[in-house]
Amino acid sequence: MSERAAPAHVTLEVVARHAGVSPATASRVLNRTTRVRDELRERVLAAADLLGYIPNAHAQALASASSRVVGVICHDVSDPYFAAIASGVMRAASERGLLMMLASTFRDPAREIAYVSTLRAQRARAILLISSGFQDRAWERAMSAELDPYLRGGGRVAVVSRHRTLRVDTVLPENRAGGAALARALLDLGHRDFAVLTGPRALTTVSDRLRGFRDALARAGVDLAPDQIVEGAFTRDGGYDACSGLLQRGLRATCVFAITDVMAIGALAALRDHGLRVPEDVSLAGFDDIPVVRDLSPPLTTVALPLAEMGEAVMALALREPPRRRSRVARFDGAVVLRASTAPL
Amino acid sequence: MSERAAPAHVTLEVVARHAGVSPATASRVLNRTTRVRDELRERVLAAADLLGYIPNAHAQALASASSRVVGVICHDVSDPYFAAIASGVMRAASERGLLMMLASTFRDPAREIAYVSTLRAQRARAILLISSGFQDRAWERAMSAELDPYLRGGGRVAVVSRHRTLRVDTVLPENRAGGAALARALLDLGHRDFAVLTGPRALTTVSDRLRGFRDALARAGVDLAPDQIVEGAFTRDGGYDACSGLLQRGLRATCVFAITDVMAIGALAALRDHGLRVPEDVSLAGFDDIPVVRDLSPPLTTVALPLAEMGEAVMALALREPPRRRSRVARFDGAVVLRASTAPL
DNA sequence: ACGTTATCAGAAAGCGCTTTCAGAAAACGC
DNA sequence: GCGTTTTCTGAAAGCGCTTTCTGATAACGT
Repeated sequence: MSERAAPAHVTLEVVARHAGVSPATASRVLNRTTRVRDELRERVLAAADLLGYIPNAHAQALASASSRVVGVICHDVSDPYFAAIASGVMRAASERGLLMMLASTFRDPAREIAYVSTLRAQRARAILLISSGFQDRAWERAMSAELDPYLRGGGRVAVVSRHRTLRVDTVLPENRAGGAALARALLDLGHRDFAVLTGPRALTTVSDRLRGFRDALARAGVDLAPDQIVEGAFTRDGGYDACSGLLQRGLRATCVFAITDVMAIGALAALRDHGLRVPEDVSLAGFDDIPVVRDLSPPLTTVALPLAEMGEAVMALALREPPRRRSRVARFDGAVVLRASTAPL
Repeated sequence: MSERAAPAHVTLEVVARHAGVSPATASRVLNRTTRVRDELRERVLAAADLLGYIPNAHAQALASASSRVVGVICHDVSDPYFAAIASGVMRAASERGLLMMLASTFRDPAREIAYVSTLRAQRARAILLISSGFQDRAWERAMSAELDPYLRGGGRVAVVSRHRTLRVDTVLPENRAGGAALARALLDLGHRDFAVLTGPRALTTVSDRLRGFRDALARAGVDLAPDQIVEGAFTRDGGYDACSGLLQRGLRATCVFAITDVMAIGALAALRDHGLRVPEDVSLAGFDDIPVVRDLSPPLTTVALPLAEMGEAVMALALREPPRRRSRVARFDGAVVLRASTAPL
């Protein structure tokens, strides 16, 4: 049994020797850091090509104390909201020649912190938290405990969504204003009785949207009955279940606001399953404007957020030079898009 | 201007010194590779905790010649098909304590190859190609040129979709059989006149589905008129445009098959915009069963693929021990799901 | 023609770990 | 009770690069 030795890895040194230069020179040629005599340049390039040289990114990172990867942490890649933002991040990363490490927490806040630690170990150039703003004292403390040393060590951090105490660059969808704008638009349609399907209250995304919505109603003298506010999981089925529960217990509203489009999709199904027509019997509105909702029927009224743009922004924010001491906030307005899922009363 | 020196990084050596042991011992404790006297163990752990030690993954990878990251290359994170598969991969990765590097090619085959090279440089433990099977002689040659040395060096590769000559582990959705099953189901409904919205023919995903569909029709003595087959981009808008073109030039079919659900969503919109009702005027079917299509109205008839499962499978295939010499194929059947978008003739 | 500055290349010192290798200490056998 | 095996720990050699630092040439000015 002849064991074939693993083909010796082609290292920089091998390339250098083959080209008759020192590793230092080879490195300089391959990284274009310094002028090198043309003749040597050619020889190195030819040797690298011939030998199929692939640099070892780990060695490079170790020696140069910097890496080309950015870490992105989101709740769920398969959720269209995060997918859209991640797509924007991806575009921004590839423009800069950076690689993206993507982690799904599957909505477990503890895992979010664990991933930050892992990304620190990877010496990620930046860590981007594409979250929904989990507002929990202990959690934010633990998160800060991870983030602060990382920042002090030169790491970059930016987040999407409002956090209470995290002092980092933030991409802030104007959830509160968006909720208010939506409420006004619905009031304009003549609605006075509303129901809301919320997600977990611990998320700022949820509480901000709800607050904006409720405040705008109040300003118009309209009350939101507590029993018409139902909490559900941040998923399609969460929306379905929340809406079903509401219908069971008695829906007293002419218009339902689902705190995210994803939940609205579930709500639409629940309403339909319950024999209600949208918008004839009840109007329905969502939030986010994920791509698919315009193709529902009826197309969903929602608050449009520039998700891909937000993804690019969070990357840009994290990487901007020089790193500002004060953390900055990039605000993104939501635009109410009235579609056929809402009708005048 | 007092310059505050960057806080010296906490390295293994610092931890070791603080615990009064050698770096070797500290390493052993932190990696549980060998028994270490309990007393020393405690001291090392305490020191690591106290100092907030974060290992340097690059140094680890370099020294141990192995890394904990797997690379995943797909066309577009924000496409629900890829997102669903990526989600499965993500789950499989996190179960194994691996990190996922995700790259979008934005449908550029050249970029796919470039990313493989980059992932090679990252010494990714495995490279997963979540593609649609680009069948191009030159491309496959170039891809093999990247993959073969990687495999020889101990790398693992697995792909989703059929490729003509790539000799790697494959997760194979039974596109052809699925297309055939769908055709039979539609024939059973009484349809005899079909139109097909295809994606780029260069993709095996497209050609296999089309072939299965067409063959099954032929077997039933039904012809597919060439002018009723329209090619569009692999996106919602591609489906919309293709369908619009078809309608413009005259649709002579009672049933339209869109080669993917994403395209079907666009087609549905186009049909509607053209004043046609689905399924009363024309039936519509897709392929994939991405989550949202059951919530369209009418819900879309389609061929259901276990996308997340396929994602887990492609990871499992790549990582299975020992690495088999012969490449293996994991087949996944599609199940026809009849929903309201198709009606008996 | 000679000193001076500007270019370019190589030697060598790490970057922060893992992992042999070998030695010291402890446990064992008879 | 002494050789032998077993356990545990440390020294040190790398992993494959980047990057000073230094020296050798070449280009320049006068």
